Amino acid sequence: MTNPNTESPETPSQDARTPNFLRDIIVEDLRTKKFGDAVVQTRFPPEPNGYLHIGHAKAICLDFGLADEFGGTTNLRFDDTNPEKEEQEYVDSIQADVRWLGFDWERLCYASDYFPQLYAWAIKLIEAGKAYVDDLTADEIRQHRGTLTEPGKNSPFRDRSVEENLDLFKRMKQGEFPDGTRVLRAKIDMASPNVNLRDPVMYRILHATHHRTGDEWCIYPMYDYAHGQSDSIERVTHSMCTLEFTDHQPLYRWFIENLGIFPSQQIEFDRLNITYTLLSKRKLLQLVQEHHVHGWDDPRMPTLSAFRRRGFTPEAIRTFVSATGVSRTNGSTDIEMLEYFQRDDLNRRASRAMAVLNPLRLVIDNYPAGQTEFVEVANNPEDPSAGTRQVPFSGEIYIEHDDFREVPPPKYYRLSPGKEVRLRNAYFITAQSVVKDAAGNIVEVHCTYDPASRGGNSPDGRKVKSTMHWVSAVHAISAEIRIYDKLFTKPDPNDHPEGGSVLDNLNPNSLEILTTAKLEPSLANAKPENRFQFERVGYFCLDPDSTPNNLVFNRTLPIKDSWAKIEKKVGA
RNA sequence: UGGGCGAUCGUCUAAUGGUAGGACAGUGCCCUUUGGAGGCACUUGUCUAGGUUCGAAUCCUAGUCGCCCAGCCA
Repeated sequence: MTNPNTESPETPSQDARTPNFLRDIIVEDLRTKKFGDAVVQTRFPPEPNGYLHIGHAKAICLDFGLADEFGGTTNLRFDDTNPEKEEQEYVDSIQADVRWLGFDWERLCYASDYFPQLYAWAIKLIEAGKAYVDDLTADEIRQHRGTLTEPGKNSPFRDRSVEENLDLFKRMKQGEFPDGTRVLRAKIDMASPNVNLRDPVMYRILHATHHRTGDEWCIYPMYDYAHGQSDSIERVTHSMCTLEFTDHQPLYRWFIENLGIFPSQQIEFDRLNITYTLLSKRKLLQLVQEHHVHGWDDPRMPTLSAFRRRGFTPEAIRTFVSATGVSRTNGSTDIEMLEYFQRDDLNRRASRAMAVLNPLRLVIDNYPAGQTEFVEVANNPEDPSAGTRQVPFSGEIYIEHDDFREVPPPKYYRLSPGKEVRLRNAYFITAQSVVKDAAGNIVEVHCTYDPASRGGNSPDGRKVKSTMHWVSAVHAISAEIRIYDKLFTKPDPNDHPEGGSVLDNLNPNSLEILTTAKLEPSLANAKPENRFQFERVGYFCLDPDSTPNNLVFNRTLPIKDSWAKIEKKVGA
């Protein structure tokens, strides 16, 4: 998982974990032997109704990380209690993404494995007079539930006999009734200030085909009736979930206590929010279905499969999640923080290459016509063990259009007429003249070079202000470059006017495709998901859409550009 | 206007009654064969009002603000 080229072990300071309240709870529970001699058992319980996103990465790191830290284990459990929204495709992608992030589960579980047990427990609750079949319609149930400020009313079916409830519930299971005609409810308290306790629905009738159990069942347990018991069956000690479930905790405990089963405990923490990033599975599904993006793994998406395709690394995502911490406040982390940890990781590990995205032809007039030579270039200046490679150089090269200005603005260090600069690892050159097309656009720059400066240094100790990347024109290969920008224009994508939607905040320029790029020839050997730093430009990785004749590179992130900042200031 | 949860630099997060610290972002300088990386320095914070205490970010009271809950979704 770690780069084999990295010999130095992680520094001790990186091992020093930031304290957090979840760890405190576990330490205390272990100290007081709250679960006897049981080890820490956690679970990561996604519903297979979409792809995992970076918000899930936080839950995964917490569930797996904390258990591992205390010598416990973690199950991957699919919370598959709603066949109408769930699919095998999602089950598969979730497993792949958890593994990619760097975690492996002790047991692979499904809430659907527990349907028979859950059913048996429902019978038990009915027999104890704690559950009843209700014939009210969904609308009527809502009306009886009352409001946030007013208590609810009992259903007229609330006091059915145990025998009648048993009979009706069994017939629900046997498929005698159509969808929506009856539900099984827990008999708790219709006047509770916590609306979750106003006789919550335990089972609904759903004649739907489940991705695992097929047509075996036509009644399905609700989340509240399935989750705590599933935890209990797996003897989960610490069931971590996000804050919005806090109000469900009394119900979670009610089922466990009334069933007298293993007392798993729910602990809530805050969700991850990131600026300019949408982290709602439902809304991400909408982006996919309505083709605002090209799929769940479109590199502009916040899904783990999109981050993978874009060139992000699991290491950086884990570091980010850990740096971001966990608490019970609702905030939003600046996306710059994620980008920082990704650049930091890639800077240390990514091979360098030279690529010119927006080429300008440069002719070296005093270079021997037709000559080619090879210059030696470090594969990664941050990592000498990465070695070197030979890069072809000749008298006609491409440089970045932005690297030449006929009239240089203040503080501009790059090439301009009469100015000397360094071509990285090659020679000093001095611009002499420009060639323009009929419209007055610069199409070619003519230079002279100093043969004594081979390798990039002049024997006389002459200094230059700038070093530029380049690609030899005859040796260059072409590629399609996909430049990604933020998918949304607002720090909070949900910040839209009344009646609007996140779609109003979609960035129309989130994808730009460049077809003119010229790359050094070694890049022809790149494999999908290989990651590079194109020097002075950014981090890139080969997209799976690539073919040998049509290379496609995704820009993971641009390199930090301090010139852009200076230019802005000088221009202002 | 019921119930629950929360509030510390611009952002995220530590400090568990005893020096308000770190990271990101920002600013300046140094260094640099990537205007990358790196180094150094700097700036900015305990929601408000009371109270308890030798001492309060931390405990108490009241207020203010924010988030969540009225699916046969999870």
